[in-house]
Amino acid sequence: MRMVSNFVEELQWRGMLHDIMPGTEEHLQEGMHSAYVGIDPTADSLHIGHLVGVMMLRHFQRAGHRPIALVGGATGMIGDPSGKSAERNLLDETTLRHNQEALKSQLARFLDFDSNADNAAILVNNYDWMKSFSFLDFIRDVGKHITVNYMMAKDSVRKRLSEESNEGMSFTEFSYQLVQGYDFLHLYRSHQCTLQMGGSDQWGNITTGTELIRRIDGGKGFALTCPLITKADGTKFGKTESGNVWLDAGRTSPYKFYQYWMNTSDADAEKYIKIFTLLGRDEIETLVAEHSQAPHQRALQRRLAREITTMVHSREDLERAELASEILFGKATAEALKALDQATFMEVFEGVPQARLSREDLADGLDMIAALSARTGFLKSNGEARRELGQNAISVNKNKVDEAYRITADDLISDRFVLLQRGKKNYFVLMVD
RNA sequence: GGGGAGAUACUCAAGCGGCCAACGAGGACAGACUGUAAAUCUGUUGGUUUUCACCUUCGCAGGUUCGAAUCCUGCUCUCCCCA
Repeated sequence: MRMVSNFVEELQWRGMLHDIMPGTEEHLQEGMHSAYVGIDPTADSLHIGHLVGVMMLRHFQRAGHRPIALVGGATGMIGDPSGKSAERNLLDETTLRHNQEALKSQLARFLDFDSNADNAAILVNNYDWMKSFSFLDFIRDVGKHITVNYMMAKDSVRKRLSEESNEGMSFTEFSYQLVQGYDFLHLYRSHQCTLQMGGSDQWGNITTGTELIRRIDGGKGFALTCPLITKADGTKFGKTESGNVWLDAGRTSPYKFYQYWMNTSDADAEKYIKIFTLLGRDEIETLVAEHSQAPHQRALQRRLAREITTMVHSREDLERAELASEILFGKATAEALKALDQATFMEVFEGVPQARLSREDLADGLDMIAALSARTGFLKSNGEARRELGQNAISVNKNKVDEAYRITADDLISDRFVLLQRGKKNYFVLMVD
């Protein structure tokens, strides 16, 4: 069987290749193989930090191979010491199963689980084969083959044992790499899985797996890692002030999701569009050229945000997010705002802090100090309200106002809302009951 | 156990009897500029107040004084040096 495309080459030009075990590329050229990526089921949704691994699996499947998503039910109960400075919280089984189901439905947007193709994706959970593994069996059948010296040499372990770490490391955490390593061996046996992929911080854990395969079964496992995703400004990828950027619409609204990508810096956008979209090389090069001609158009960011939002959510969600963005950041005027119906308005301003007013409050016109502070709590004090008004920072329904302005029933959008704004980005909604 | 230094607003850090809601720097917020960016410039950064003024705040509790972040007493905590 001829491979559709060269997987390794694909990852390489996309900047998704960090480290690769010698011989991996040749091995994959031989024909269809299986590879897996581990995902911690710590929540019932993926966040965008998981996306790199998922995209690796996706490319793998597109290249004609079989991707395996491994839900780390067992390993999630232990906690990977890599990059962690302290022990992890443990999960109970009910939560674990719930999370697994949720993750699978999200993964299905990226991977083909259902088709009859012989490279259909598979989802496995290492809890299923680890739960009945007795401690004695484990240390006899697995632990026997790996020396503590070997385990101690791993970066993840060394760091925790070094001077800087005052946390100490439990035996549980220490065993983590063995459990993860055994996963690889298990999949090697049960699914002929010969490759494990992951972030570059996983290299140590992955090689423990290949080592087990070599020592116990005399087989050959391969390893491939991608660079950890960084941001040009040094802040953590996938985080906002309000926490992780989740794929689940209930946790991170499609609008916020879209905005996260839209706000990436120029340098990062070029990197991300290669990693997180399936756009081809030529198309990306054209986009990059376009972007450098007219960076203010943000063509890269826009395309990036569109592609990912559509992939993760839907075309309709994307359209709503774009509409919302247009209203919030575009040239939208009071007229455009007032044209919104109630449902759309709520959608656009979902998550924006709000206060309720009664209709009587507006009867004689509500003065700005009351609207900003005393009656609503938008600003901390009347003094602050005065200052901001004096600085020309306050808008009502997108129009700058001064202290003399009074809000009346005429300002209501779809007879219900008034949009207050401090500066460009701080919104507050008044709801009239 | 002995000796010394210190505790000031989000952070660092001045002030050492009235001119102190408290210098300055960072941060944060806003305005101009801009690409929903970066840089830059400007303003704001305890509360009530148009202003004046008043109230609360300089580790905690008392005291001296017309008046205290500043002086005194006690307490709590931190750091350093010597045992």
